[in-house]
Amino acid sequence: MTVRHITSGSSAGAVANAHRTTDDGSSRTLIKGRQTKATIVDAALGLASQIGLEGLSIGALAEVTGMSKSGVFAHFGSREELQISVIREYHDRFESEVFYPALSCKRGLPRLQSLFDNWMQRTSTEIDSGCIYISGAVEFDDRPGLVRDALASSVNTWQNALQRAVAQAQAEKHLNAQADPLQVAFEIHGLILALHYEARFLRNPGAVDRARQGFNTIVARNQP
Amino acid sequence: MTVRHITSGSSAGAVANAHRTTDDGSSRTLIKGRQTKATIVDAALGLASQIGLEGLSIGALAEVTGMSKSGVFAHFGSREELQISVIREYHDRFESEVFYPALSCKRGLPRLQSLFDNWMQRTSTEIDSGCIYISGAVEFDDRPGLVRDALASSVNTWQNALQRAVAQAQAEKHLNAQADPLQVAFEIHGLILALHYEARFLRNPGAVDRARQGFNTIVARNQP
DNA sequence: TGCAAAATAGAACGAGCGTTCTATTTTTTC
DNA sequence: GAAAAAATAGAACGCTCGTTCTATTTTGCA
Repeated sequence: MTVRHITSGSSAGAVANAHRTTDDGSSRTLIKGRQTKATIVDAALGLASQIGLEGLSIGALAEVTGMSKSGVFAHFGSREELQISVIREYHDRFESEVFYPALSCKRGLPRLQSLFDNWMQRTSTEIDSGCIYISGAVEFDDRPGLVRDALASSVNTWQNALQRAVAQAQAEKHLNAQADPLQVAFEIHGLILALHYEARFLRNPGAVDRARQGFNTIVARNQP
Repeated sequence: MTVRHITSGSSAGAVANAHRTTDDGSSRTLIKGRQTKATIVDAALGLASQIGLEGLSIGALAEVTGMSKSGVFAHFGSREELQISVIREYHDRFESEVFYPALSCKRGLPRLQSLFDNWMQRTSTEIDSGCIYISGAVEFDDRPGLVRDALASSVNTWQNALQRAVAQAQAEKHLNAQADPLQVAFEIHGLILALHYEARFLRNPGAVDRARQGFNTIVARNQP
């Protein structure tokens, strides 16, 4: 069986884009533009992580990258499209830092444990930089549109992967078959959110240990 | 023993305010201004709940209340002071909806259960309106200043109250004495955060039930 | 090397922001 | 009811924002 991508794979096409932006998909065209765009998106992700997707401004981005506002703008055609590009980039990095490495662990509890460890590792880093899955949820929970859709889609993809890992741990008889994977995933999600909240906002040390202990308790309770 | 206020009681004085704003504290002065200010703060809390403390704009507030921008502004002297007023108002409401009612329940597990029930009740309402303790944490986790301080202070006050309730439940031998109140409070906080995230942002029904079940599990696990 | 296409710069726009200043109206006090 | 104090309005400010338009430079390909 080939490696299954956690993305739903439907990122292509989407909506016809009236505004003519720099080439985005087809790979046989000019490369300079793509390089620059990647640089911009990288800087934008750094900025958005700290001050949020809504705080992201094209002017600040131009200053950081040493370009003109219109030069930056032309790569996206709208601020909305810039934000969506940032979300896609974050999705890819999350995938390659949290999801893929866990695939090398044995299906079942080992893989679930690895997913959690990687997620914790990433969240620990984000105590300094911020997490746009968390800040974005707050910024767009009441604002319909393409940005919200992209964000929710990415989060859902990851949640499904996590729930699948729990179910697999049950199938491998590493976890009690009576447990509800949705409930377990919900509680794990809560631990990560509490960690982010208490460590990043309240600056409480020890939050990392508490999240870890919470996970251990969940696993222990659902032992077969 | 008199009722102990959950606030640390140090809200008075604070910082000398150079700008002359509408009278705030001394109660023997004009009343019209205070009424209007209360109306504005009420509207501001409604607005901030939906679009966040940072999204709060004096122009929008003036439109909602039917006043002029400068008329609204004069009551606070700065946008920052307006945001702090909103936080204070939220603190008071949270206190009177979640904390005080629970005091009528017996000390120990009944009171802890009541605190959680009231908190859940409030959070369920906030699935529609939003919670500024959650959105504010994301908006100000990297932005030092008086607003962040006021927010963190309020949240800490509430967390302390929750931890105290857990400790009391242990003292009353309703919960295992070995449990760490900080750990229990952390996990409960995670449940509320996950509820808010999944219900408000992802629009997942059933999140309320999962938070409840999570709480029941925590209580059951820590039975003496 | 030359030419078309793409990338970038620069200036300008209209709008909204918080804030300030100066009247004017309303409210309280004597 | 008059005087003082407070509340409110209205216009204007400097700033930043996303976006548009028009040149100009850079790039990739024949």
